[in-house]
Amino acid sequence: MFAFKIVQSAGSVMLSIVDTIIDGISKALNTLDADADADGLIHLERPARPEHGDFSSNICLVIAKRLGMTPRLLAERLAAAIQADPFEDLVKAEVAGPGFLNFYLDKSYLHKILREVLLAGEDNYARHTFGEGQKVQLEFVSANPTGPLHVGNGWLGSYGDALARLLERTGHSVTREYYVNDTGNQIRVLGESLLARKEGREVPEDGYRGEYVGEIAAGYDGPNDVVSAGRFAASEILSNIKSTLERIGIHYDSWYSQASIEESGKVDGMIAQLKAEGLVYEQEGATWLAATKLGDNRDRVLVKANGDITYLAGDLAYHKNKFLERQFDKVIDIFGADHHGQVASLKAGVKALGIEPERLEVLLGQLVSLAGKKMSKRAGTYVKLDDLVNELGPDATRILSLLSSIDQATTLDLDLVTSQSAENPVFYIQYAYARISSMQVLARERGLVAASEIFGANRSLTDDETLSALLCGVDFTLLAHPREIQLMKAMSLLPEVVEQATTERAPHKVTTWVRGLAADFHGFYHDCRILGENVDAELANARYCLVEAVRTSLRIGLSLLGVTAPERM
RNA sequence: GCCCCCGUAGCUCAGUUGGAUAGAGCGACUGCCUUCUAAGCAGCAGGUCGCAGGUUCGAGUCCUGCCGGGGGCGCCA
Repeated sequence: MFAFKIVQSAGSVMLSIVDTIIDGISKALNTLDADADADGLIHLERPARPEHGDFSSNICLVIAKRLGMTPRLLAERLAAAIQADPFEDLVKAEVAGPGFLNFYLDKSYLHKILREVLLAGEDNYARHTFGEGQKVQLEFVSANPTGPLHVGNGWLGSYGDALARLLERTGHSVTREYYVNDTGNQIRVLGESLLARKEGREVPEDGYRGEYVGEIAAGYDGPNDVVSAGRFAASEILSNIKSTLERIGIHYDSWYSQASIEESGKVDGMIAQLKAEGLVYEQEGATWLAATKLGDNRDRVLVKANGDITYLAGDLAYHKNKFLERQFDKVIDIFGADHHGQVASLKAGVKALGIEPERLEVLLGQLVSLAGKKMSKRAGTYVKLDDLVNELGPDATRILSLLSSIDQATTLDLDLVTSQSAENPVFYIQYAYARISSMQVLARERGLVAASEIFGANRSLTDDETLSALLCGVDFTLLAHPREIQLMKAMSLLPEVVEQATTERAPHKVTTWVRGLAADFHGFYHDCRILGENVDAELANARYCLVEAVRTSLRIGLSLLGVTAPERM
């Protein structure tokens, strides 16, 4: 069901298996005097179908022409050479199709991986170090504090947080930040709307009409000016935003105020630096950035004719602060696709400030629309994230948004989603976890399975050495049922899934994987009993260990997604 | 006009950075609970992967053009 091209890192056991096979291929190439600089070209694949073996390589298809042979001929010679000097665990090497080289391994390679999962545990399995030493800032949501969050904010919120979790698991040091747009014209408009409500006047044409404005107005007794009123409202709204995000498990390390940037003089400093570079000019009373020289399709205003600074100017000062003052190695901004228009200017500005543009990564999430209707904050035609969470609960809400790629525009059918909330994929996954948990409780109570000693109520009670020794008493070779094999194969992929999901900024790959693992578990659970009276004790023992490894893997997957793992359902 | 994303089963989406016979869930139909949770398992049905060219041993995946949908090109934020 899952197959990934193995690129570089994987779990250490998987990595050494892959290395062994690749070495075997390259040795065989040498014996044929056909090395052909193929070293870097040898890739292994996990065939989608078990009939095609455990691993497969297309190397012959790639280099045959260069050697003046047909792919099949080369493959046959290679297969023969490899079988003449087989590597560890190799059962047979076979030529298939147009010239694939398929490797069938002794299933003990999977048992090694199973051991690895058990020994590494939740903290260490599928953890990588390739991000070590990298300070990454992740800015996401950053919705204007002019109204409650809508479901679209929730989508990108879950995405950003899941990506942060992936980056952390791969060794990066991550700061989650929310940029608070607590200044500018919108705050004045918000203040006007609030005062209008308070004084019983008509809310201005372009004002905010949501009910929340009235509620906030009732609690406002500050001065009668739009800025004070606006700031008051914004801070009330912001604390509401915070608690909504907390509900779905999103916690920020930092809330960065735009007003603080503007008041600190950082904007002036930034413009001065650009001026010194000769990238700024005055025209029609405004101050312009010569963005065209840096890849943008038009020049951009930094200071308006009326003396106000633009959003871009503040944002550039903010990014200068991220890179040059706070020294993040990498900054990832997650925006909705409706902000696509500002990417080129932001990149141009960052380049102008002498920052390597690759250090800034802007990810655009396609928009969430609502069964045809558009969501608009000002018109009040949008679905509040809070309402969706009320309907579905935090876990189901998060999974919904982490099901597909952010390149995919979502059309949310609220009626469908709520009427089918019991069908939400999250329960399928959590159910697998709950089944494991309750089975383990029973196993311990009945004392039916010797291995239950190995995993007490709390794994941390068992030190690694003891655990390792106990595992030696378990006969993993008994695990040979197709369901068991399938389950172990799925688990073996987690390290690669974590790596890919991280580097491709694609947390939905974790969802896809964890869903598949749950499916494999349910199938196993159905066909392979553990606590039954007629199950051999040794087999039950081995299966119990397998189940524990699945539990660990599910916990890793779910925690990366920010979804809870319930013991009971 | 230019730029970005998308088009895969009736619906919502996966699809291993070009691989072998394109997969799940929901919906339809059919089986499976005296045994660890049936929120489950199994079977069956459902596809010109938007269209047309191209690249190659091989294209849902890469290139070009077209069609359709979403978003963007402010001295708004």
